[in-house]
Amino acid sequence: MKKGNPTIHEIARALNINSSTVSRALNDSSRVTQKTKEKVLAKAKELGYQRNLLASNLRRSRSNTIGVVVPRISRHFFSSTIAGIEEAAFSAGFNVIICQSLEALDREQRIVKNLIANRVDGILISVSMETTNSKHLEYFRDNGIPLVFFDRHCADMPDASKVLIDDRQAAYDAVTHLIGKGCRKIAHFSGPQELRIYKNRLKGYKEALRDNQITYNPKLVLTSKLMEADGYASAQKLLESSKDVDGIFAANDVSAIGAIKYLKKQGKQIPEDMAIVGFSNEPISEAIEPSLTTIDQSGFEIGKIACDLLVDNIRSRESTGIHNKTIFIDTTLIERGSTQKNG
Amino acid sequence: MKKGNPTIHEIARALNINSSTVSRALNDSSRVTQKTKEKVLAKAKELGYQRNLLASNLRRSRSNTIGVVVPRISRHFFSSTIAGIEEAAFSAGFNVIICQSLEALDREQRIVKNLIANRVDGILISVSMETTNSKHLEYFRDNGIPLVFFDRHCADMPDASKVLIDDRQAAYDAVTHLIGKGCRKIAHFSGPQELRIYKNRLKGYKEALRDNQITYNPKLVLTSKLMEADGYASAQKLLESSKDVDGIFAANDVSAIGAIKYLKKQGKQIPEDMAIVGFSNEPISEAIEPSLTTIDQSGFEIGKIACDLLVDNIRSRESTGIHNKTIFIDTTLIERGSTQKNG
DNA sequence: CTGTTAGCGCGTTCAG
DNA sequence: CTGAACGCGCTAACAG
Repeated sequence: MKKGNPTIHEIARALNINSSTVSRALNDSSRVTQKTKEKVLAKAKELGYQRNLLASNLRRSRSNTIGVVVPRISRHFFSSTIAGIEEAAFSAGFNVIICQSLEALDREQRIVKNLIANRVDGILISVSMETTNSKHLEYFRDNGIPLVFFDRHCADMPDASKVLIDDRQAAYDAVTHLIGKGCRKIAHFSGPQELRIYKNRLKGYKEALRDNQITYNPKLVLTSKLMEADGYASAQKLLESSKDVDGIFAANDVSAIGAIKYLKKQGKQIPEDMAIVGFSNEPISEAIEPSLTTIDQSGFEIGKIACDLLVDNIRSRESTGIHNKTIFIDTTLIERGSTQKNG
Repeated sequence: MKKGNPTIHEIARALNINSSTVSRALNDSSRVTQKTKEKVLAKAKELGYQRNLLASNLRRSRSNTIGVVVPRISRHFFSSTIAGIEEAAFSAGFNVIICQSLEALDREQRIVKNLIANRVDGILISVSMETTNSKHLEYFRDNGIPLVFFDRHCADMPDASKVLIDDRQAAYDAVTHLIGKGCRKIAHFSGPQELRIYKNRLKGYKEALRDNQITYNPKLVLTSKLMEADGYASAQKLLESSKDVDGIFAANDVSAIGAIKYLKKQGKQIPEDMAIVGFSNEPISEAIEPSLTTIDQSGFEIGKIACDLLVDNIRSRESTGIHNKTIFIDTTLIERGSTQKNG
């Protein structure tokens, strides 16, 4: 058993033809006879030839790879996004390098550097909570390498391609829903305002209040990193200071779950005296269903669409150039417990 | 702005030195003066030099990349495993290519082929439900490329490296736990017997029964693909035919959840007249907590350990050679609802 | 339709 | 300590 893999030269020598012909045959070029193709393919199989993409990529100076950067792989939203990306990339013939920033800017920077060194053909990114500027992403714009933001994007790259949900609208709908259920004192758990998505969700919250003649009270807006513990603490803080809060609009799912856990511990009947709405990514547990209405966003779909867009950009790069655009994904307001109420 | 990236030659020319020196400086070789190193590094930064890993990898004929194959990224167990792998790989300086087989053998074969073409330095794999033989993995053994199975492995590669949980023991513990709670008629939801893990879980089930003088009844073993719908259907089938089943040991979490959903729909008080134990990967919802005791396996830890082992194998490949071994990860029996009972 | 030539960008000899 | 030269495996360009 030889160590090194056989190369196109070895199969060329065995067939007494030139290695270029072998290369062309292997790539199913139209400029090779069917006959030689068959001979080459047969010999390749016989020798156990395995194409070396490293060499191929170097020569063509493309890596055939898409870089993906997410804050945390294990979060349900991102793992389903990745599933969608994988799906789209695989059928387009691209490999995918997945990296997680763990919400840290310095790590995100290192990752981006590594992706550049790997000469990725394009990059899909959902930025970390610490990412307030896009300096480390300039390279891609400067070198004409396609980049698509999804979900979390940078405010200072307005002209980049983005696949987003309409946060303002979704928040508006959520809060309107709460108001429709009779809530008047609605709190909002908000995230870092440097991130566009949280800013827009706050905006939608305010607009819904305004359109329903409810005075905006800044004290009802609690900003945090939106971890479960934050939601728990926020709910605690809220209920201890002013007891007349009757609704919560949480800017993500886990903080909403934190709030519910606190309320449950206090023995509150959540459906009765408190309505909660959150942006949902996680599969919401059934215990929470009766009280938590969610604005759902399909991670899989976002990933698939973002990757398709990126692949489009990669392919059109050489011909028509990159056309950046923003795609908005629909969200669905799911009122849980409604089936339970009926059943 | 130039199109192509600057190469070591350009920075060599700018400094009037040879490109080899630049290469060495960039790689922090001991055979270069500190002074030249500094000059090179400064010039590199100035020109915006970005090392081309494609070329580097081709030359060194290694890709610096680990291939990971899982059945489905969006499943919680695998996404946490991947998080662990990512973590370990990142700190060891490896990239990771993640691929999902979607439980299909033909897709798994294509993936493996692609990984080989990409000249991965090693591979981590949890095989699909359809994978009953390891023909497509022979290449790695034949070419001395490290391979580590985790969780789901191939029976016909006994000498490969593996990171597993002790399925037999865990199943034994789970069933013993049910018996301790007073169950005598315990059903088992089992998976494809071609997969070692399900075979071993069945084995543990049988042994626990035997050691407690309970006669094994094959009719209580329902084999399926263990989806949620399967669990639902199995529970239904079970309860409709023989009403005296008082315990279920499900070989995974989602099938257990399916069973619980069915029972709930029937208005059964699960904690009272039915005990359920399942292998847990998903974050189990609180609604289920009171009734579902789980055998928990930490995906993150399994991933991290598997990747560490693989990196070890990759590194020792050139020196001492690969030493295959199997590592068993501990599982934890978590009895949910116990806190609830106390509180 | 096929062969020849010349690199892609880097790392690694071997000299000096 | 540094320079010159070669080659990793493949493919683009140009011949024929």
